[in-house]
Amino acid sequence: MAAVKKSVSVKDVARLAGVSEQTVSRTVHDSPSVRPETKERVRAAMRELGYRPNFAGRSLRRGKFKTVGVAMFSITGTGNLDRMEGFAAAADKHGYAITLTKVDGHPYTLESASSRMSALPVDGMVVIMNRMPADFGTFEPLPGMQTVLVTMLEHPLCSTVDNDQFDCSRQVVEYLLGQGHKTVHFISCPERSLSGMRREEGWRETLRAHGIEPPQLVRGDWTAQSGYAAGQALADDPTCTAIYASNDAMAYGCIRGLESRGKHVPEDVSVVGVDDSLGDIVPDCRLTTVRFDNKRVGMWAVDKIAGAEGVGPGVEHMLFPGVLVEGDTVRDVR
Amino acid sequence: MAAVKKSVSVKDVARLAGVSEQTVSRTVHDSPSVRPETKERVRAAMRELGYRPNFAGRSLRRGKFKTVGVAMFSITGTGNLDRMEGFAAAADKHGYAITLTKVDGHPYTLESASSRMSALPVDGMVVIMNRMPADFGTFEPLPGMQTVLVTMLEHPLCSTVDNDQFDCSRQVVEYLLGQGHKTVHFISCPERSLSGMRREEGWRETLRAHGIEPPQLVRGDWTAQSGYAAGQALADDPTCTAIYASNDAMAYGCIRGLESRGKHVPEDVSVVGVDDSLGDIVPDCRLTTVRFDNKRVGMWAVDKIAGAEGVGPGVEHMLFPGVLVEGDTVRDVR
DNA sequence: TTGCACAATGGCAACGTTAACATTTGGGTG
DNA sequence: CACCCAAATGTTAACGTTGCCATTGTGCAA
Repeated sequence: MAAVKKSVSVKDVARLAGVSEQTVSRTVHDSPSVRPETKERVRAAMRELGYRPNFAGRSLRRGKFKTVGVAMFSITGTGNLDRMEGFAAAADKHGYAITLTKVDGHPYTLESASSRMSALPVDGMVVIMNRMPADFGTFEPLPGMQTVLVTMLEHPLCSTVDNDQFDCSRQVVEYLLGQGHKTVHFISCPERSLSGMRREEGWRETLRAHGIEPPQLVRGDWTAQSGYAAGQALADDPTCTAIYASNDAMAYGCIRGLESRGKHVPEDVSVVGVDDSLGDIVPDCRLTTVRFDNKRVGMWAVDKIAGAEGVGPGVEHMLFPGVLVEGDTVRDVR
Repeated sequence: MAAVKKSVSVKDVARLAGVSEQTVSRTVHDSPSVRPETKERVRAAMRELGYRPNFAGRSLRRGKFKTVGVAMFSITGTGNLDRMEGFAAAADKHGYAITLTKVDGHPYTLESASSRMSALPVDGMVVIMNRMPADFGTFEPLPGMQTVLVTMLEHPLCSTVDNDQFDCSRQVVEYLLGQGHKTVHFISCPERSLSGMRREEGWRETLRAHGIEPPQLVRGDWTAQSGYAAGQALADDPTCTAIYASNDAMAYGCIRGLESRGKHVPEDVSVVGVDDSLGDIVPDCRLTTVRFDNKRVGMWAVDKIAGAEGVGPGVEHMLFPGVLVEGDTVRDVR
C-alpha cells in the first residue's frame, strides 16, 4: 500500500521550476506577461509533479464556484434526460459544472430544495418542479443565489422556464379543427401534474375560443393501458372523430383500444399525442404528436445563471413552444 | 439595484454572538462541548445574518470535497436515468453531492474524461462507458482520484461495475430451452455497443454449451423498425420457434413483424426482449423480458467512492445479474 | 550618463474554515 | 484552602490560490 500522496500545490511547482508561486499561477492562466521559455519550464515542472489546480483554493480566492446546482424532486421523469443534456451543454459552454441533487419531496417545498443547495459549492440553482410546491407563493431565493425554476408558473422572485403546454394544446386543437373535425376529445392525466393540467386548460379554452363546448374528458394515468380503456370508451361515441391524448403512450394505447372495437386510425378517428416518445419503440405507427425541445429548456436555465448573452439579468419568464409533428394518425375530413 | 452582499463568514457570526470563531464552527457541527445556551445564541446570530458555511473554505481546510464526479460521453442512453437515480441516492446517503459532466467523445478516451474531471471539486469519479475507449488498456486514473468505470470489462487499475449482460443471455436462452425450444434465434444490435456484444456472446456460448450450433443472427439497430423487419425475415424460417431480441423495442417490433406474416406470438413463436422498458407504453402485450437494476449499479459506483460498508477498498469488479420477468410472449412447447 | 518606460517576476496578504493546542472557569476532593 | 480535573471557550496557523503592489532587469531616447 503506497503512502498517501499529498496534493501538489503551486508552491511545489514553483520550487521545482525555480520561480515564484505567482509565476506559476500566471502560467496556469496563460498570462502574456510570462516569458515563453519560463512558461515552458513551469509547465514541465507541473507535468513532472502531476500538478492539478485545487478547486477549493481557487474558489475561495475568487468567491465563485463556476457550478450550477440542479435540484430534482424526482430524477425519473419524461424529458429529464433531455433537460440534463441541456444543462450539461450550457454549463460546458460557459466552463461551468453541474451539481445534481435529489431532494426529498416530503414536504414538497422550494425551501427544502433551497436549503439542500445552500451548503453546496454552487453559484446558482435550478429547481425542476413537477408538482405545485406548498410554498410556491411565499418562497424567497437565498440571497446571492440566482434561482431558476423549471415550471410554467411565473414566480415573482425567480426566473422560470418551461415548455409551453397551453400553446401545445392550442396547436393540436386548432390543427384538428383545421382538418375539419367538429370537436376534439381529450384524454387527460392525473390532476397533480402541473404540465398536464395546463394541457387540459389549453384544450378546453381553445375549443371555447372557437365556440365549441368541450366534451366530457376521459381521465387517464399516463399509461398505455389507460389509453386503451379510453379508446374503447370513446369508440362508441359517434361524435368522436378526433382524440387528443396527454401523452404518446396513452395515444398509442388509445389507437389499440379503438382498433379492438373495430374503429380504425386514421380512417374512422384521428389521434394526436404529446412528447414524441414513441419513435423507435413502436414499429407500425407514425403518431402525430408534439415535440418539445427539453434540451433548450435546460440550456436556457443554465444560461440564465452562467450569464449568457440572450438572457438578460433580473427575473425573466420563458416558455418555449413545441412543434407539431405530422404522422399518419390524422385524417383530413373536410 | 442593491449593492452586492458580501458573504457572511464565521467571523461575522462570532462578532455578533460575542463568541470566538471556533465556537461558531463547533456550533455548526453541533459539538457537545458547547453549552446549549451558547449554541442558541450563535444560532440566533447565524439566522440574523443569514450565515451559510462556505464550501470552498471548508473543502480547502479538510482536503475533501464530499463530491463524486460523473462523466458521461452521452447523457441520453438506456438506463442512464436510473443510474443517476442510484448515484444521487448513494451520494445522499453519504452526505455527498454529484457533479455531472458531459465529455466530448472525440476522441472517445478515458483520458479525456479524466482530465475533464481533474479541475473539478471531486474526490472520485465515475465514468459511464458505452463504447470501447481507445485508451482502455493503457489508462491510469489520476493519483488520489478513485475512479470507477461503469462497464462489463475489467480494468486492472479501476474498479468496474455493470449489469451482467452475459448472464442475461444465459438466463434467456436456458429459459427458452427449458420451455422445450430446440434453438433460439437472436436479433442483435450495432457492433459498437459493448453491452450488446456481450449479450451476443452470451447467447452464442450458452447455445454451444448446450450442444446447439447458433443459427444465423439478424442484425438490428435497436429500433422497433429493425425488429419488425427481423420478425418478417424470421417468419418464414420453420426452425424458428423462439426469438431473443437485444432490446424490448426490437422484440416488440419483431412481434408485429411476425404478425404481419400471419405468425402469432406466443402460439407460433416465442419472443423475449431485454430492458423491461415497454411497461407503460404498449397496451396489449406483456413482453417476457429481463429487468436490470441500474439504480443499484449507480449506487454501487458511488458507494465505492464514498466508502460504504459492503464495498471494500482497492480495485473491485462487480456484475449484477438481471431478473427474467415472465410475460405472455413465451409458450411452453414441451 | 541619466532618466524613463516597459517587460518580467517576486512578496505579501487574504479568501473562510477548522484541527490542534492553549486558556479560563467552576466544582469537587483531600 | 490548595489542588486537580473537566467543561467550556479562545488563539493560532494552515489549507491553495491569486490580486495587488513592489522590485528587478533591459533597451532606448534625451
